[in-house]
Amino acid sequence: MFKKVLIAEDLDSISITVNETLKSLKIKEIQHSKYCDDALLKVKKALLDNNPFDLLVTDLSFTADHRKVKMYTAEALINEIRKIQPTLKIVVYSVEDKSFRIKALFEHSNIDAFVNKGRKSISELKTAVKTVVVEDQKYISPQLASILQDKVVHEIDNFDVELIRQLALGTPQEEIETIFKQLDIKPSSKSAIEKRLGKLKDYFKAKNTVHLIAIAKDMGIA
Amino acid sequence: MFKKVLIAEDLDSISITVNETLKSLKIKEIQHSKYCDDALLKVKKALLDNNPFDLLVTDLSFTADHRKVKMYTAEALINEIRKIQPTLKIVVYSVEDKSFRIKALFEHSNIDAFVNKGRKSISELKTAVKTVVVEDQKYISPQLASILQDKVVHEIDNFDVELIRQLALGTPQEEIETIFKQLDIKPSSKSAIEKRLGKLKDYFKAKNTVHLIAIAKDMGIA
DNA sequence: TCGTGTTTTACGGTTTTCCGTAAGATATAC
DNA sequence: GTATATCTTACGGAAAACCGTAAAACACGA
Repeated sequence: MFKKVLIAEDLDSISITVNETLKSLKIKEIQHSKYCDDALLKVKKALLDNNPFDLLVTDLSFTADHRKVKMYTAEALINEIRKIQPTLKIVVYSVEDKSFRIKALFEHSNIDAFVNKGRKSISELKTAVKTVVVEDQKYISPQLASILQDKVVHEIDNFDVELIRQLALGTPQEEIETIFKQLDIKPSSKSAIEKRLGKLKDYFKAKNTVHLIAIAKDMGIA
Repeated sequence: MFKKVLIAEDLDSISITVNETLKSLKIKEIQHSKYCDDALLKVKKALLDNNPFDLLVTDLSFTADHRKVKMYTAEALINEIRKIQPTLKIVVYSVEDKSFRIKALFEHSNIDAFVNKGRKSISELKTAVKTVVVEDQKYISPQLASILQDKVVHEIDNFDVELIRQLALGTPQEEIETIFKQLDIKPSSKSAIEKRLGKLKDYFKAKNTVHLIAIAKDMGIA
């Protein structure tokens, strides 16, 4: 099995169990970080020491506390890691079940497995690690497998996300036009924004813009 | 210390650790439920057997899965429990940090302690149990203590919550008027709704209604 | 019962959003 | 190079939301 594994998880009540689980898989060296920033440092250090990690098991969201840190999400952490160790195997272990975010993890962050924290997730976590390591394949919790084929997610692009983000920030549509022109996001006309907004409301079956943003928040888009 | 404790927690990776923690406090009998509905049944059964629980340690949100259940939140569970065993000591152990929800737990559900799942929450959980049991006092995680004095929360009432809820559902303001009349929520006029909405936007420094609902979603109100 | 202050409702004008139509621009195929 | 399809922008009227003012209803003490 793997030699060296890093756990990135802020909740003590979970990291203890994950640690025990990995031990049971006969992994020799297990390190642990409660902060993304720490985790990145450890990955860097291990590389410099010519003794890199073989696997990262990470939570998705990290709570803020008194300590000042740069990164609060696994997405940010993984982006940094991919710059210095692109081949590191990564298993995300999270309660997140929003298709949009998970989909993006596989497609943009190139993770190897996603395990949904749940009622029987420990055994899933074991399976995931084995699948990634022994079989060198991807893994996703069975109850989430369907979301990878989720149509809606496919049809939402960066423009839509940025539009939803601006609306959630309270930017009036008129201002969004000028902001988009500044950011070179095209199309940018008021009319195009209205049109795209209409389509989004169709997709999500939203009665109006307020409803749309409520739905988007629930899906983890904004 | 306590004799009989019930743990209600759906995540296996957490319930294992909570179980170990309670064991270390020399609690004799520990039972465990992964669903709210189960937890309520166990409390009922224990009462009928004349051997009631002394303490409930519960998560706040329970994920949905294939099983059909009536209750998905600790609020619902606690409301039911309070009907049959009003004096049961209750410790809520959750990642939730939204002032609105926590405030309501103490004020309406009469919980005894709230422990925020975090980087050092296991020791907090021990302290909470001791405080509740030995000292017969309330406990809240120190980092959350301030929120109980949170001004905003005080000034949000049921009317506001229902209004925000309706808006998030996409109900146009005109329809909200008729809905409120049907539900006997006063005031109900379009004008009153507009006025209250304006005040909410002031409180939350929202630029418009869309922004307001985005903020409310983040705070866990809608 | 009356008066005073507060809450609720009614109304009207302005702004923003919504939605359809059409003109203009860009890309693609032939 | 021209035709065709698609994308982008422009415009205008209708609906909804926004905001201030004033009248009406209600609450409560004198």
